Amino acid sequence: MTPEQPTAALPDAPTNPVQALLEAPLSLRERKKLKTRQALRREAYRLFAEQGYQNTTVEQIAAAAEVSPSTFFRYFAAKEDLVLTDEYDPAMISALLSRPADEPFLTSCREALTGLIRALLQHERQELLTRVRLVTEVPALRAGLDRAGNNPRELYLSVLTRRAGIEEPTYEMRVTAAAIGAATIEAVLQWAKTDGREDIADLVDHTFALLGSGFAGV
Amino acid sequence: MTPEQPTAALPDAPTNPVQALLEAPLSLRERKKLKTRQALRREAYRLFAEQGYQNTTVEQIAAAAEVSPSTFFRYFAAKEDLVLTDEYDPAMISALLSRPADEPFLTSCREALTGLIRALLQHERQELLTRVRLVTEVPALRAGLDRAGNNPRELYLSVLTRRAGIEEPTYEMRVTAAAIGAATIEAVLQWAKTDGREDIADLVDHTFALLGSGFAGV
DNA sequence: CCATCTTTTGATAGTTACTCTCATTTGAGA
DNA sequence: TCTCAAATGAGAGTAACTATCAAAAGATGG
Repeated sequence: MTPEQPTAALPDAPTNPVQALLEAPLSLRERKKLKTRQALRREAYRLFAEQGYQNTTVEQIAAAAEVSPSTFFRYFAAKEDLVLTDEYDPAMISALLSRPADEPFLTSCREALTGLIRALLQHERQELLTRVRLVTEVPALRAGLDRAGNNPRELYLSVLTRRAGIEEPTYEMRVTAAAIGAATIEAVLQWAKTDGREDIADLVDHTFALLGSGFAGV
Repeated sequence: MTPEQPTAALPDAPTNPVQALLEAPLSLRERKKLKTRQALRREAYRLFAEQGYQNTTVEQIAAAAEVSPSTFFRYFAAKEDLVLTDEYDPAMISALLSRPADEPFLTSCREALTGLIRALLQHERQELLTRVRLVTEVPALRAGLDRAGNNPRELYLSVLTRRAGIEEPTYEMRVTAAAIGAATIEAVLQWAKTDGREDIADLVDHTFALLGSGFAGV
């Protein structure tokens, strides 16, 4: 059994997933699972910082977190997932869906994105920076971004589809989701590139303005 | 030593890479290398068709092509590369660079892309279709698209940079290349999805019009 | 507190993509 | 034909996964 994302299981999760984790009343079993998951991630990041991502084996991570390698793979389907998965998708989806349905999707994305990131930065700025930096530096992680669930493309696409009240997304939706998703990734990577000094809202505004203009001037 | 792409080594490759392969005067050694490469790919695709991509091992492919597994990896750095690498990049780059430098990049891409694909379809339609279908169906391949060299993003970015006569691409260029690159992939995937029935020029036109309009109506 | 049921865990063995090294073969060029 | 460089094959090794199964530990009803 793959342990499910904690927030996804909650009936009405607050918009801030961090709070969700803290507030939720958990059974002993679930608290242990959470601790294991956190320990795995914490030790992994420590080892990554010390010796690099590639030079750190899953075996080492499991040992540091004092679980067996088997258990590691029960928590993270792949080593990549230590860095690539997060629990923010539900928040982003609800932020997007709460925008008016007739608003240009680009605008919805801009607003939802800046709002969500602002909230995250308050609590997890450093961790976020570390993660994104890892993604920029390790080719394997960059590649993993395109895997199911890790790419904003799919998130955007699901919202577009649901917002239109249809089953299968149209081709225009796929193109839109892919392009805005790719731009979103660039914005986040750029933010990490400047060590988070660049204001994320400005960055997103600038990026999406470029998209909205049809790449005017390029 | 990794064997380099045949066309890349030629001083002035014709626009059609297929012809390039046929016309080039090759030494016995290079002809053998070419034959080995072709045999590996041919046997690989045959096995993929029979038993699927995941169920086919590198060992099987090497055996079918009558080379050792060691040799396989001298020709293809990864199993993915059997499907993901091609020799069209130089042609695409030169097509892009031959467009006027002050033309909107989106237009340059549209023209270069339709031209290149049209040429390819004449000779390698079936193979192209098979390849793209594989990419759509195998998650691992889809992910590999984001790896160095396989994504149009990097190609676009290099052209943008060179065209501007600068060393490091600007952020706007990165966003543009990423977004147009993602849309390009969607277009190609869509083409394969309709089994190549949809006219590729129409598809590209339509796609890039959407991008140029700033996703009007979505 | 106990007995039972279910979930989580660890141990083990296996697969496969990929790397490294070194000896052998084979084409190139004089 | 001789010599050199490039290409190959063989073998050993690494590490990310996968599958299976028995043991441990939390949940639950009495």
